[in-house]
Amino acid sequence: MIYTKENNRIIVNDLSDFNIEHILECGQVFTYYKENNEYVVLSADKCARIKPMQDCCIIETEHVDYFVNYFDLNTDYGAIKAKLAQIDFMHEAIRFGSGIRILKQDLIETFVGFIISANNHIKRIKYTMKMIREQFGQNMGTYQAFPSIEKLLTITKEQFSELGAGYRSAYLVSAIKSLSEIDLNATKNLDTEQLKKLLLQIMGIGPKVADCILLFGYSRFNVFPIDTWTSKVYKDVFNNDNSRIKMREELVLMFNDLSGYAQQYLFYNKRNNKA
DNA sequence: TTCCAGGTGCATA
DNA sequence: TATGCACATGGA
Repeated sequence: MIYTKENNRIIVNDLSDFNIEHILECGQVFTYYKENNEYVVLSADKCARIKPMQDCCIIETEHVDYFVNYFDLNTDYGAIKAKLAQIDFMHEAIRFGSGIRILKQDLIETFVGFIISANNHIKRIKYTMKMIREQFGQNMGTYQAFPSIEKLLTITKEQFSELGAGYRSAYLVSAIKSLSEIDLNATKNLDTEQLKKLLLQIMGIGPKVADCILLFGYSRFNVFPIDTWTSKVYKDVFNNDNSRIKMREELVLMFNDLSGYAQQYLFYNKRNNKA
């Protein structure tokens, strides 16, 4: 990835592995919005405005280093795509989502977002996340920060319901209480298996949501979230109807430490080219 | 109107 | 351990 850092902005000079539409619209993140041709991304208490240009992409932010990490700009996605392309059924998905990068998202936001995501539409997940920020987040001037864990603890089930969280409101209240009792920094030192076991004990987190939190919040790439779309991909490719647990096992065995990347190209392609 | 959405919790066998 | 159902609610 070729990029340069300046005062209050990052310039991505090589767009072969960076497409802001692919990155944000591929279903991995719910905390952004589009304004004309530009995107605004919110992460925890930080903000960036992304301006796609003809030959480059400009990321305007007061937190340059944070967003270099957030957009994973020091990882070679060309090499990742080359390895994944050794598997036939990856070709079309890699071509379609060639500019995808896996974001390094804020942990709390990832927990909340993916608990809300269960059996839900992306559009409505985005709406509920936006409302949580607007109703309970600190005013940062031109935007609202995502609420701290202390603030989240004060939100009731009824309030989450009013923001559109539906039956997941009770999960959120319980999960946030659990998270407040855990040393989240310490969890980052656990291996993926241990961490998943811990996550599965939290209300509202099942195997799929746990995998998403591991991938997008903890940057663990040896996981393959199976949802309604990736399950369709599996059925297309292998022509059978295994349980999701079995699908997950087989795919992680196939992709190893690139599972999380593979999953994202496949998800984006399937969701946008449903046939 | 009906089915679906980045599924999970819980009861039952 | 595996299966089936209920769960809120807006989108398509």
